[in-house]
Amino acid sequence: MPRPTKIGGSPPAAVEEALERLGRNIRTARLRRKLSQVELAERMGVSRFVVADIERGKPTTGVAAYLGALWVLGLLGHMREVADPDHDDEGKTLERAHGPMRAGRRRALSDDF
Amino acid sequence: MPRPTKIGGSPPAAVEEALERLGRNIRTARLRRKLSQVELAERMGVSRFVVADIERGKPTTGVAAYLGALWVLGLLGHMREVADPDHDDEGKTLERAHGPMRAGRRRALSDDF
DNA sequence: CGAAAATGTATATTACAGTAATCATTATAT
DNA sequence: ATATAATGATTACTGTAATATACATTTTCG
Repeated sequence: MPRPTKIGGSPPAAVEEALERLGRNIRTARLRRKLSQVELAERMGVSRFVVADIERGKPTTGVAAYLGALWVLGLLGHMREVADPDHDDEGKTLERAHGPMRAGRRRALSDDF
Repeated sequence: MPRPTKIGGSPPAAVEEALERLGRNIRTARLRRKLSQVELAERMGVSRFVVADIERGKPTTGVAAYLGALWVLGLLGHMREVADPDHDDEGKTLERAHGPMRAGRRRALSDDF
């Protein structure tokens, strides 16, 4: 029923870390470009509070806000490689191990006993 | 006033694109690992609908959801390079052009004329 | 083909993200 | 040092993100 925002409330430590680093990086990129939070926010089309949240690595803020910041800063291209199938070596190996894919059924092995 | 969720409502085309690609990539990685949306959702601690939203590239979904998915899939490391100051060549150049940084004041140049 | 699982779609509900306004603090440049 | 801009912090308000339930559709595999 309710909506306790599970993942936003207390994300895994690794996620929290990655988020904080991303926020710091965005902040650094902004300062290098001599932009204020307000200016960046204006170009993104959001309030300055969203920018502040991003730079702090707030987990519950929408993805579009983060990517919008990267876009304004000209850094959106960095996202192309994230989870890119070609770079997913682990995944490629797994794929080879079993047949093609499609998360098809699970149990059932004809050993109904 | 209200809160028209500016960026989430109609993000720049580039952001929308990046988001859709990211969603597809996550989906591919999930299928390669033979996980259902439900299973991935369980490991992330969210409902299956959030996973569906992610794979569709929904802009207003929280970042933690996206990063949580990457984390479960073992792909969170790909985020390290995003907006990484060392890779931000444009930013490095700008930084060298003017003094250090800090988005200090704007106008004023002593040429009050 | 047909059963079972996976995924899509729709609706209702509720906690919270995003907003605005204001004040406090910090940093910059003259 | 002092004015000015940038940022941080707080409070209040409102639309909506995430949830659950239910049914439809698609896909997989025996």
